Amino acid sequence: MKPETSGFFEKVYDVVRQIPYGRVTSYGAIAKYLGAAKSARIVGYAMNGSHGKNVPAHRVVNRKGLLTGKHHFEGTNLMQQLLENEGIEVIENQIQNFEALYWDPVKEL
DNA sequence: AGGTTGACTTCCC
DNA sequence: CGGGAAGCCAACC
Repeated sequence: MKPETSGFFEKVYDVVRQIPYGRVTSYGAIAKYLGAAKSARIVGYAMNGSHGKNVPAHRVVNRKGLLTGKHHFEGTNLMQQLLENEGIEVIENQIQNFEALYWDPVKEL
């Protein structure tokens, strides 16, 4: 295996893959875990390349638990369906009980 | 080599 | 308390 693109993207993918089942996290948390807390947007940008990868991008939401990136998925509610499939309740693109489902890589890892 | 974008975050009014 | 604007860093063109 060889480094594909810049390491940042791969790192983001790696962290997202480590998200436990039925849990969610935020872009800022991942960015912070990578040492770039201010690069939250970069994490979202990295998810742009998550297509075709083994990255559960649907488990990554913004700081408010809102499915901001759901618009980037194929369907309109595909992201929500995936989350509900894991037992996460999502209403109006808003994850219910988000605080309880929140998974912080810096804290958990 | 430089400028723009972006699935965010946070401060300010 | 609510909305708006700026900031941030890395990748892409």
